Amino acid sequence: MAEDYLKGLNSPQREAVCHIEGPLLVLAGAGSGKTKVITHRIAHIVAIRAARADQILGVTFTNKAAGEMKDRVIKILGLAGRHVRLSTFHSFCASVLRQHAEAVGYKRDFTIYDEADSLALIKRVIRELKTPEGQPSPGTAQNKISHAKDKLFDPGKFADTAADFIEENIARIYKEYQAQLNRNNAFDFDDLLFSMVTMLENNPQLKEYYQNKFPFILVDEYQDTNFAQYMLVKYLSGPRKNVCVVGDDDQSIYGWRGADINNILNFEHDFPGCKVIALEQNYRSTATVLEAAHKVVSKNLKRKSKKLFTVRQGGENISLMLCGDDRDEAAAVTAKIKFGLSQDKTPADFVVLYRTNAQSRSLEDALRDAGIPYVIVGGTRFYDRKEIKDVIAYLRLLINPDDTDSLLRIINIPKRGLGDVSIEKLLKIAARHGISAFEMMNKPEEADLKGKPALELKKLYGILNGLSTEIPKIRPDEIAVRLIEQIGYLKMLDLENTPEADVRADNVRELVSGIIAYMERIDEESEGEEKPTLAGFLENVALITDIDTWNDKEKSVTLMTVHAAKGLEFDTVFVTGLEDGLFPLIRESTDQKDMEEERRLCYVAITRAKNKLCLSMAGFRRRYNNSYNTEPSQFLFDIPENLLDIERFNFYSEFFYGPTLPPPKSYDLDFRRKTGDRRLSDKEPNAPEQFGQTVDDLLKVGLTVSHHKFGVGKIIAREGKGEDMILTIRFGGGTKKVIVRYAALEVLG
DNA sequence: TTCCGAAGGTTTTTT
DNA sequence: ACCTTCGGAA
Repeated sequence: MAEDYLKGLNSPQREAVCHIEGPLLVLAGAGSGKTKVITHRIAHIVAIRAARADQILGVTFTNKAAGEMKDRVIKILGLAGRHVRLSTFHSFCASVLRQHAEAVGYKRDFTIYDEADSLALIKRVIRELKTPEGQPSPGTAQNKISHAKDKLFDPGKFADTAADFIEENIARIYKEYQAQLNRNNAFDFDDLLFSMVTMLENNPQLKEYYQNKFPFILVDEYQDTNFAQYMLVKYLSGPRKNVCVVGDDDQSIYGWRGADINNILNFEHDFPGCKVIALEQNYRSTATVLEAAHKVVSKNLKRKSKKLFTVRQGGENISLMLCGDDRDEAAAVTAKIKFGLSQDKTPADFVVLYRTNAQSRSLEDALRDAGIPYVIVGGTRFYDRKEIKDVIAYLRLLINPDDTDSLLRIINIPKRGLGDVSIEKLLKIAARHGISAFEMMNKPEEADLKGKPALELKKLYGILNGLSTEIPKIRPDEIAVRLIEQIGYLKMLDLENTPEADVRADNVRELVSGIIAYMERIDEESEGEEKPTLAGFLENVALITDIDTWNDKEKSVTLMTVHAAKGLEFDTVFVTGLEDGLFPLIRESTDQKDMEEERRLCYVAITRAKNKLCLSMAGFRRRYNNSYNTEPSQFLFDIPENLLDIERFNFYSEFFYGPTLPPPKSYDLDFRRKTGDRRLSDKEPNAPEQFGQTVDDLLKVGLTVSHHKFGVGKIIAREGKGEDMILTIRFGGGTKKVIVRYAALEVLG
């Protein structure tokens, strides 16, 4: 019975599971049973009594992955599996820091700022420091500071390495930002790792404590770790080095967030004597899909050479859908899904992937019009909505009154007649007295505030102070309900009397349901051992993402970015927007290293498919305000032609492709950078002939064409030209006049 | 001093 | 198309 879990493993998998002592690197290709190895290895360690369940730490990047692993471990080990510590890097650090907050100069009830919170603070710091106009932009500063923290550079060290004037300014911003975060008793995402690592560094006994607490460590998606995470793994694994890292260098797609692919490439060097096991049998995809994926990724120079294999020979050909514009593309995807649904597939079998969130719009419209149920993962999170952030800011203040930036967010929402001038006074005097802005609110006279502003400040202080004393006595959801009532948030929305405000009000009510759902989940998971708290809810909100709450039992088509899809699999996968400049996404700063990452991203996208892969591109794409003619993605040319079925779709636009893929162009990154060419194409818009033929050339009288509604017919007359051309077509059911612009015509010959 | 409407810059991917 | 910022009115 104890060895049951070893059955159903192939031999490298079993070898990995049974390796107990010493460092282990598992190079797990896409769909090779990576999660299985991790979960079974945990079970094995416990089963042979090498360690207790609570002595094993498994870290992942998403809560979803952590949760799934936990479920699977529990399935093998039974309830003992509950004590395995499986969490994300960030939430693991957050929970350790809560216990030792004072060791890093924080209080236990610290707030975790998300990216938007952090950006707001950086903007304020820039305003206060009066750095020269637009030097640097808040976004650049945030990015640089984040990367500095990834590399464990504190403000001092960053200042030392500042190469130019702008970086010197960023160093000043970084220093002040950090001081303000500390004063707010708040961490940003990067701080969670940074502070954790520096804490272990500065407290050898604490480091030893955690080394002994977790003699076995497993790291998932190791290719996505940054330097701080690498150091954390190193410290935690200690002299024992019972560390098992699992990853795939071909799936390293978070370089832009500081992930260092060298962590996995150099693991053998960093942990001498480590065992290396490669999992190369793929259990997910057809040979066709794997072949295409391999052809795309193997062009990269910086990778460990390997090739996945499968026993599933052949497989359905890959559809390459050449579409006129983005609407056509969305319609083509929808049509394919419709067809699949009419066969034996269900909505949950499909995923539509794209490089950028902005692309979801047209896809969404088409699916909605077709009445196909869909869910969008990512984009604007529920908790990113303005009204939700407002209420969250209030709740944070109840827990952590030092959080001045949350206070600033809501101090005049709803309108209390507190403008910039009053707020400025409050902040200034509070700083002079060395107390928080929140405390200062209770004595506005000392801040030279009188009349309505003074009254309002006192009133708000009273509400928040009153509620915070109730926190230990009242359920978290009830606190939120009372808060919303007392500040009059719903009343404010009601007065707006617009449909948007109604939606916002619903969202606020939904937030309360969210708190209740959280409470139920904690009760369930800990079986009543852990008490759900408001503070716990807020931490959860900060660290949860959309993908964490997505589940595949959903009876809907899923729309998401390629990044979000990592680790998932679907029967049918659409990879959309395969156009030069969009996927691969090319910007001014794009270099060879980034191109390799784009290639890996494409590899990740393709390998999500179990049975059917559909690739698509549009010849004409609307982006931001502009529209562009596009070139096909270079990745398309890496896929052997015999694996592709090329189809053309023109439901709306005037673009027509020839029967084959338009020929590749030269992709000279250096040239683009030198010339500052950031356009998706070097052609003028509205030049459809670049794609073979113009409408006028193509749609000659006598041609046989296919219409999505009327079927196959013959052109018997035409009037006008271009996209406005009106064709008279004799179909089986009779003669119709159609406008080219609106008709879904495919030329059959 | 605050509030409201118009202009302007802005988006790659995310824990 | 969206949110922040700026300028003028109450």
